[in-house]
Amino acid sequence: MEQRIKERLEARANILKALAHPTRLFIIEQLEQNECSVNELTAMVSVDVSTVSKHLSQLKQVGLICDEKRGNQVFYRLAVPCVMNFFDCVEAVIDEQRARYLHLMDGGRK
Amino acid sequence: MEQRIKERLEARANILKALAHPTRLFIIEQLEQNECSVNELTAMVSVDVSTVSKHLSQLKQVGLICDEKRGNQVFYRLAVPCVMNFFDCVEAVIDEQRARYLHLMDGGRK
DNA sequence: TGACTATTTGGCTAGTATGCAAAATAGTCA
DNA sequence: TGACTATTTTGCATACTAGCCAAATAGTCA
Repeated sequence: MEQRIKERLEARANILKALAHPTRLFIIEQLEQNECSVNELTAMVSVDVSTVSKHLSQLKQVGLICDEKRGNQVFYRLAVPCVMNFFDCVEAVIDEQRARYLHLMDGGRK
Repeated sequence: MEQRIKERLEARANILKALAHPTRLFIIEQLEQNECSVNELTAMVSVDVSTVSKHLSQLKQVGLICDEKRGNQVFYRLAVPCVMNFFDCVEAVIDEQRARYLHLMDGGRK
């Protein structure tokens, strides 16, 4: 595999890796609605605030979200508007999986 | 976070995790062009055939690709047609990153 | 059957990711 | 300044991933 191709694929993989965690997906979905502080997000997920902070810095590092400090709080918001369109196809895969599963359950009859 | 939501996000995360590796992205791009045997794919990437086989089984496991045995070879192809549209938005994030980087290089002048 | 090719699986190591708790940092407000 | 709140960083334990090699499995063909 050529170096140039490899670098392009690594860049993509880094973004996908940042998205590939339930808590981080949840954060992205919340930020789609409103900007949120770390505290607000922590209240919604059941993990430690330090863990949430780390998830946020991962998302920020790949450029999916950005932050702004106001007072002693830090507010995060999406840096890229289209992130969620992006999931239509993920959902298509999930629907396929479900279909395959039901097919199996059904003994392949239908 | 509710159980139902959690399960949905885990399903998504699993698919993203399967995609989040340069070699697996490369495989997906190849299969977009043609179906390929394990050997053919191995010739294109510089990792052991056993590693390629494992990457393929990960992609298969989440339903992104499917396989068909013909003779003593196994041919893999995409199970879901839209996988690559899906990257327009990943590319948008990468472009943003590049813009931000150039901006920094430029001392924020432009 | 035996030799061969193609693929998958198991075992191992090294590197990476997750998450908590504690400590450090930054800001507010009396 | 001191007490307080919000956030990030560090240290650490645990668990997962990627990759190689060797072994197992499956198919072809003489």
